[in-house]
Amino acid sequence: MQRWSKLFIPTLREAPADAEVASHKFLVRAGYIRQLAAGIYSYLFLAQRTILKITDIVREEMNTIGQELFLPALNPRDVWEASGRWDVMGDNMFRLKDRKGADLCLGMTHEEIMTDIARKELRSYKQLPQIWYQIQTKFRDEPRPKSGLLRVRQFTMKDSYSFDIDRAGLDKSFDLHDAVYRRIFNRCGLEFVAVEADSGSMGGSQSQEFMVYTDAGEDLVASCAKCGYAGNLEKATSKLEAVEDLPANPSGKREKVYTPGTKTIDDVAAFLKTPVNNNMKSLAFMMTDGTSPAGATIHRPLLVLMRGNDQMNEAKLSGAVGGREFRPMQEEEIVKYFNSPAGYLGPVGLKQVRVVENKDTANYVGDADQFVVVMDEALRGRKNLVSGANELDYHFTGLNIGTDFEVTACADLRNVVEGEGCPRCGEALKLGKAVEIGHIFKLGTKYAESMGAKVLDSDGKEVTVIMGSYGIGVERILTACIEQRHDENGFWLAPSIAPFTAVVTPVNVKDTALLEASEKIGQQLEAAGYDVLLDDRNERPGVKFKDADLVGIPFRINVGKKLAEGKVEVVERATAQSTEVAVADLLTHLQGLYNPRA
RNA sequence: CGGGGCGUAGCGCAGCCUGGUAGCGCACCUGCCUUGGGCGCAGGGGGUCACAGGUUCAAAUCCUGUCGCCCCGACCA
Repeated sequence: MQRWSKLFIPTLREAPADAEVASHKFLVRAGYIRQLAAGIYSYLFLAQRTILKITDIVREEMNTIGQELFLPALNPRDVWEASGRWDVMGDNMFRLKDRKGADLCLGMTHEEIMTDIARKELRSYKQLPQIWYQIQTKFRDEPRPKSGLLRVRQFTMKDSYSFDIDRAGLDKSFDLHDAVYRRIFNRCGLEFVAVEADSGSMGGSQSQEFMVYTDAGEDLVASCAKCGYAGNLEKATSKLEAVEDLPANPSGKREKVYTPGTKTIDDVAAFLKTPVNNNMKSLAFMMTDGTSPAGATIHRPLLVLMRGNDQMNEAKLSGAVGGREFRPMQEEEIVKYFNSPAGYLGPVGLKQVRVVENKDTANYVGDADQFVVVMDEALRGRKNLVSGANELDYHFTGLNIGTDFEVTACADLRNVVEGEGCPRCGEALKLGKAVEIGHIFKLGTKYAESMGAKVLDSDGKEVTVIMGSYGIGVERILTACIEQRHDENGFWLAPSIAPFTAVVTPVNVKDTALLEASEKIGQQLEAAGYDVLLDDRNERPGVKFKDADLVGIPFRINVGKKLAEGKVEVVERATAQSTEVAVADLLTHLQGLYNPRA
C-alpha cells in the first residue's frame, strides 16, 4: 500500500496551454508525464506504473505464442543497407556517427535485426515456425510530433516477427497474432475495431490495423455496424448506387461541345444540365518511373479518371501504380502534356504506355512523355460520359471507354463517403476518426529475400523464409483509453491497467479513527490483490476528491462520518455511482465490481 | 519543408503598441483556522522576461538574427 503523502504525483489545476487533445491535457494534469522536447516525454510514477501493467498484459499474452527477445536500439548502417531501408527511411530515421566515423541509426522498427538473426541462425525447416517478439523503445524523427503521447519521436513498441516455411504457416502465425491482439486490447478495456488496411510499400499481402475510434485520431475508418466490416479509408470500399448513363448522342459518336468558362466539374455539369456523376474528372500528376540508362530519374505523366463528385485517395493511387511516387502536375506541365489549359483535360488522344506485367508490379513500357491512365472502378462499364477535350472552352460528350479512349489500368481509387453501402451487407457505412494501436501484416519474403534468410526444406532444397510483422503501440493503449474514458474532471482507466485499482480516502487525517480504519481497509484490500493508494494527505476533502477524480483510478473508498455506523462509501469513477457499504462487506462488494484474482 | 501563433515564477496569464522600480491568479513555505467537492486570514520565498547582437542615458518593451514549443498543411515503415 502506497501513501499519497509520500509520493510524487504532481497534479495541476490547469492544463498547459499547448495541450489540445484530452489525453494530453489529462496526462499532464494528472502528473503522469512531463515534456522534455517536442515528441519526447518523461514518464513519471503513475505513467510508469500503468505502462508496466500494460506491458505485463502484453507479455503474458505474447508468451502464449512467442518468445521474448531484447534487441539493440542502436543499429549499424550495414544491416539497414542490406534491406535497402537505409535510404528509404530518409529523414524519418535518427542517424548518428560513432567516434570512428561509422554510421549508426536508432531503430524505428526491427525487421532488419530480427531477419539478421534469422539468416545467421536458422538453417532448417525443422526450426520453423518461430515467433520472436520484443518490447522496446523505438525512435522516429517524426516531421510533426503532436497530441501528447499520440505521435511522438520516442515510444515503446511491442513488435513481433514470425518466420515460416510456407504461406500456410504464415497464415497461422497471422491468425495467432490476431487472436492474441484481441485478447490484449480487451484486457486493457479498449473498444476497438480490426480494419482492413493498406500494406503500403511494405508489399504485404494482408494487412490489418487495430483502431480505436476517437476524434483525436489521424486515420479515417469506415465501418459497418451490422456485419462488422471495417476498413481504413485507404482501403475501404462500398457498394455504389448505379448511375444512370446519359443517352448516346444523336450522331452515335462523341461530340465536341463549346462550354465557355467552365473550369470546374460543377460548372460543366450545370452548363450542360447533366448530373455531375456523368462527368469524368481528370486529375493530372507527374510520376517517377525508374531510371534511364544514363541514370536519370524518369518522370512520366499520369492521368487519373474519376467520377465527377468522387474524391481520390492517394494511398489507393499509390497502390495502383506500384508504389511509384507522384505529385500534381504544375500549370506549365499540364500545358506541355495536354496542350490545353487546366480545367479542360481529358483522356482523348493521349499517347499511352504499354504494360508488361512482372511478378510484383506492372512495368510501363514507352517513351517518357507517354501517359499512364488509371481509371476508377466506379467508371467501369459507364457510357456516354462527359470530359474535357484538351482544348480551352471545349468538352466532349458521348465518350465511351474503348471507343474514344483507352486506359492503362482500372483500380479502386475513390474515398468511401459516409452513408454508402457496406461492400458486404449493404448497410450504411459509418466514417470516423481513429487511432491505430496495433498493426499486423504479412510481410512475405520482402526482408528474407533481400537479406538472404533461407533454410533447407524437407527435400533439402533452399527456400526463403516467409515473414510476418506485428506491432503494438504501448503508450497508444494508454492514450486511447483516456480518449475513450474521460469527462471534464479527469479520466478512469480499466482496473487492469490503472496505476492503482482503488484509492482509500480518509476524509480527515487528523481524525485518527478515520486514518486508522483507512489503513486497515487498505491492508485488507492489498491482501486480496488490489493495488491500493491511501490518500493520507492533510488536505481538505474537496482537494482529495478532485485529485482522485483526475488521476485515473477506477474505485474510491471514502472513509468519513459514516464510519461510526461501520460504513464506508464506494465510488465508481466511471459512473460516479456511490454506494454505502458496511466495512465487513467491503471486499465482497469490490470483488463484485472487479476482482484482480479472477 | 510551406503557412500561422507563442516564448515573462512550477501552471495559467497581464505588462510590450506609447522604453524608465517586473505584476496578477493558482501552486509553494510559515503560522493560525478549517475538514464531504480545489476553505479562510496573515506573513513569506521564487523570474539571467528563450538566447545573441544592435539602437538608447535607459530595453521584457524598439530593430536584426538564432533557438525552442504549439497549431494547420505536406509527410508518416
